[in-house]
Amino acid sequence: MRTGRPRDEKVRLAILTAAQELVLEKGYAAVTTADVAERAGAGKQTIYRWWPGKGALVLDAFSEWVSQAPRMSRRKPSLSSTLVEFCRGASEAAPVLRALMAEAQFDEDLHRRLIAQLVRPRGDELRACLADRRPADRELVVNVLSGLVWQRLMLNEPLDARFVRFALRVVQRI
Amino acid sequence: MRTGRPRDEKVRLAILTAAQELVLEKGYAAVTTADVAERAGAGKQTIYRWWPGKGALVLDAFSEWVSQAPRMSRRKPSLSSTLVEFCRGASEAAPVLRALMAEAQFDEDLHRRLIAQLVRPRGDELRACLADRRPADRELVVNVLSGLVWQRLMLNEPLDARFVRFALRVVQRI
DNA sequence: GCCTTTACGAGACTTCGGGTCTCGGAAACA
DNA sequence: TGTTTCCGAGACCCGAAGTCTCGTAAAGGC
Repeated sequence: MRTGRPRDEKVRLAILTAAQELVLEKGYAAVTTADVAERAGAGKQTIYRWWPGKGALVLDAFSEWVSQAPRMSRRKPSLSSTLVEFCRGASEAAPVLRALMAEAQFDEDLHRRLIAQLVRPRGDELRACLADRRPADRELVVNVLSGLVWQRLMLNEPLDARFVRFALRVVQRI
Repeated sequence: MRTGRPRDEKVRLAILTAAQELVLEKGYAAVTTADVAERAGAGKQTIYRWWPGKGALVLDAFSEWVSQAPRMSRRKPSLSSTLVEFCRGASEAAPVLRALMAEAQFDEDLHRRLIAQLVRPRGDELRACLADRRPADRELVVNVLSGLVWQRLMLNEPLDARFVRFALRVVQRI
C-alpha cells in the first residue's frame, strides 16, 4: 500500500487544462512550464514531479483532448469517413502536432511516447477500416496514408477536403 | 559597386566545414554556434553576419555536401536507382535531416529554406524519372514516395533495401 | 598615400527558458 | 503522533542564442 499524501487529481487536471489552453492561445514554442504552473495555480515542481518535461506534458494534454472527442462507435466506420475525421482533427491541432513531432526528434523518450499515444492509435484506427484487404496490402495502405498526412503536416500544407480526395484516390489505386 | 572589405571566402568555407564536421561528430543538438566559430577559427559575429542562425548554417553546410555528391548525369536514371541513391543519402544524413526538419517547425524562415534547398530538389529528381507517366499520376507518385521517406525519417525507422523494395512495390501498384 | 567602408577575431555581455533545490505546510496512513 | 509523500512558492543554476564593442585588416575611391 502506498503511504503518504496521495496525488491531487484536481491539480493534475488543472495543469493539463492550463497547458492545453496556453498552447492553443500562444502556440507551443511560446509557452513555458512557468506559464502553465502559474495559470494552473500550481508550482513548477509539481509539473516536473509528474512529467519529464514540456513535451510530455503537452502530449498528455492533447491525448486527453483527442480521447474526449466524440468517438461514435458504429461497428465499422468507412475508410473515407475515418480519413475525413482524421484530417479534421489533425488540421485543427496541426501546430501542436508539428511541434510535438519536432521536439520528439531531440528527445528519445518523448519520441516513444508520441508514437505510442498518437501515431500508433491513429494507425490502428485506419487499419480497422481495412479489414477486407489482404494483410500485406493493409500495412502498405496504412503506411502510405499516414506518410501522406505527416508529410503534409511537417511541410505545413493544408489537410483539406482536396487532400482527402487525393489520398483516397491513391488508396483506390493500390 | 560594393565598397569596403569583401567577404573572405576562406572563412566562409572554414565555417561551413567546421559546422559539417561538428554536426557529424556530436549531432546537431549538441553543437553550438560558439563551437563552430572556435573550430573554424572565426568569431561568432562572423557567423551571425552571414547566417540567421544555426539551422540555416547547418542547412547550407549540408546543401553543399549534397551537391558535391557524384551526380552521374546519365541521361535518364531509372526510378529504382534514383530511389536507392536517394535513400542511401537520406540514411547517412538521417540525424541531420531529422534535426533540420524539426527545427524548421519552429522557424518559418528555415522552413522555407529547407524546402527550397532540400525537399523540392529531391522531388524534382524523382519527377524526372517519371516522364513517361501521366502528369496527374506523376505528382501522386512523387507525393507518396517523399511522404514515405519523410515519415520513415521522422519516425526513425530504417531507410534500407527492404524499404526501397516496399516503396517500389507501392509505386508499381499506382 | 589617406579616407571611408565593410569584414574579421575576440571576448564581454544580456536574455531567457529548462530544470533543480529548498522550505513551510497539508493530507493521508499507521 | 509520527512518517511519508504531496503541494505552492520562490530562489537558484545552467547553458545556449544572440548582441555589442573594440582594435585591426583589406578593399575601392580620391
